[in-house]
Amino acid sequence: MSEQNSESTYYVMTSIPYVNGRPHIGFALEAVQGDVLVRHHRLKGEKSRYLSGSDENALTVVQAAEVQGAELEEMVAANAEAFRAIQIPLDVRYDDFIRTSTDPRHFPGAQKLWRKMDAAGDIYKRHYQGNYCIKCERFYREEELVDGTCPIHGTAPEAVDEENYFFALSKYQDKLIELIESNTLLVQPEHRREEMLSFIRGGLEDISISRQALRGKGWGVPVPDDPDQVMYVWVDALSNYITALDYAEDQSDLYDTYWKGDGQRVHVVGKDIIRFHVVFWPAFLMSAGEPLPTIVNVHEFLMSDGEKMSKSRGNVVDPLALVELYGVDALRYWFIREMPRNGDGNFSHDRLIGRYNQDLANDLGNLVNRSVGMLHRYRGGVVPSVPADRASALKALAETVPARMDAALDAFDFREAVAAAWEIVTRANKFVDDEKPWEIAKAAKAGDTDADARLDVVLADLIEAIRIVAVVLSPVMPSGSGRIAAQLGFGLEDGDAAARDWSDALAGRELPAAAPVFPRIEVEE
RNA sequence: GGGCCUGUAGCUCAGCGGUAGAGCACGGGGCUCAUAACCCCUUGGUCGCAGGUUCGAUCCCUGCCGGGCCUACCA
Repeated sequence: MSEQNSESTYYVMTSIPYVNGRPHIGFALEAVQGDVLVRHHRLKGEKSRYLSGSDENALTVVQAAEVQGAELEEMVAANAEAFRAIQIPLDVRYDDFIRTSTDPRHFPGAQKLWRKMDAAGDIYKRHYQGNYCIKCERFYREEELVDGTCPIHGTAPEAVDEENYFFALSKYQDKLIELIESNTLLVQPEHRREEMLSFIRGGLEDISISRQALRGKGWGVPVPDDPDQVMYVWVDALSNYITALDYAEDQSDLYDTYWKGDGQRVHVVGKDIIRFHVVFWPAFLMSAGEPLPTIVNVHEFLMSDGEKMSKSRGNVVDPLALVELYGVDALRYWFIREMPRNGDGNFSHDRLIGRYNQDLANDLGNLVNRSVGMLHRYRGGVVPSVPADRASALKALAETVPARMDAALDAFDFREAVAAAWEIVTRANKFVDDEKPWEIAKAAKAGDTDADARLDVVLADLIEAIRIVAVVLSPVMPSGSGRIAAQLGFGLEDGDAAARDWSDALAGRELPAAAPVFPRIEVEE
């Protein structure tokens, strides 16, 4: 499975959203999933990088600016900033954020990719006419239109009659099948892999990859040597994953390290754009003779109280509002714990609150609170010094957790990863009830020296178990884990894989007074 | 219209040839270190509907119903 060492690299990329609106909860999910992955691999000591960005060259953006009566560049900049800025409230940490309309790295990189595809003989010109829906960024056949309008947007499509460039996608059908079947390009979860395979087997046709520059007032990446054409948005958008690595340069350390190395190159995308990432993008790269991504992980969508989220229904959930209401840990934990592998997730405030109160406040938070509380009551707040190699049920369990989390996250099973960590929490709470430290303390006070020694072990075990939980959960809840760490008098660090192992690192440390780490969310009836 | 996915306890989800599991919620009991938290036990399902294959199906096949994603162009 994963025998990564400190030399292997891990490059995670979110899809880059259109900038004609504000961040949606679905994108927050994606950003958090990616963040959990990078933080986890970084914790293990792998050289990791996390990229996000904004897709700014689409016609929809031009149109949105017109509708809003806004200056195009200003609107784009403002919205891009909104997406970049979600890092703060969501505890997400990008290493890089690329804007496709303004970043100097992007245009030349996208054009370099185009030239290479062209040099491979995969780009050709073709004349056609059709009905183009700007909002959908695609053409419709006559019979697909509803009363002459776009079936999705209900607006009249633009009659387009022009000559565009096409990409010889059909050439790559067999190679793509081979890549996916062999898991050289791993598509997760499994059913998405099957879906893509059957789609490709159904036959691939060449695709249009440019449009006339005039249609978008010149907005977009110009096709090399043909200023009348700009790149179809997906060619331009997908290339961001490498243009951000200075692909345009003749020599780039970033590109060599993260795209040419034998590490992982991981896309985290929604189910609506699998095809672009699993079919088009790898085909473009093969054509250009560049390495391919190694993994495409697909997440599903979020429903709101059982209904599809949509602006017209007015049930769109704002992720930042949730952070303000419930805190970032509640939201991040909910994404990871409740989002199913197959099928859409269903968001509701009640479920988020319930999950937070039960798991974070009652189970984990209370475990920390009662353990630290007893440490103060019986040992003056100082962690007892007992050998780390003592036999312990908690230790035995805790030692299995890192490997289980690694395996679960390698398979993008976030829930399973958290479940593994949670076994320590559950077991530790039971441990307290079984051991009854308050009774041991009474016996010790009565002069029982064995009891005194036993109390040291029980308390030390609890503190150590909690320390490990804080460490392994830190990729999921950086803030919450940080607060637990502070409560235990230590700091979280990247690249410290050994921190996940049972030790006596905290022995002798004096801890601050117990204070709730995850206060309950009180709901008014 | 076509392709693919999906429908399992009140809720959120696992399981996917040998007649069902977890967590939460509900009910009962225990404990007191703790954020009225924690621990134990119980209750609870004709596994969307109807056929079929099989010694045997929640798990395979067909159809239907409900939900979802896609539908790439000289169709």
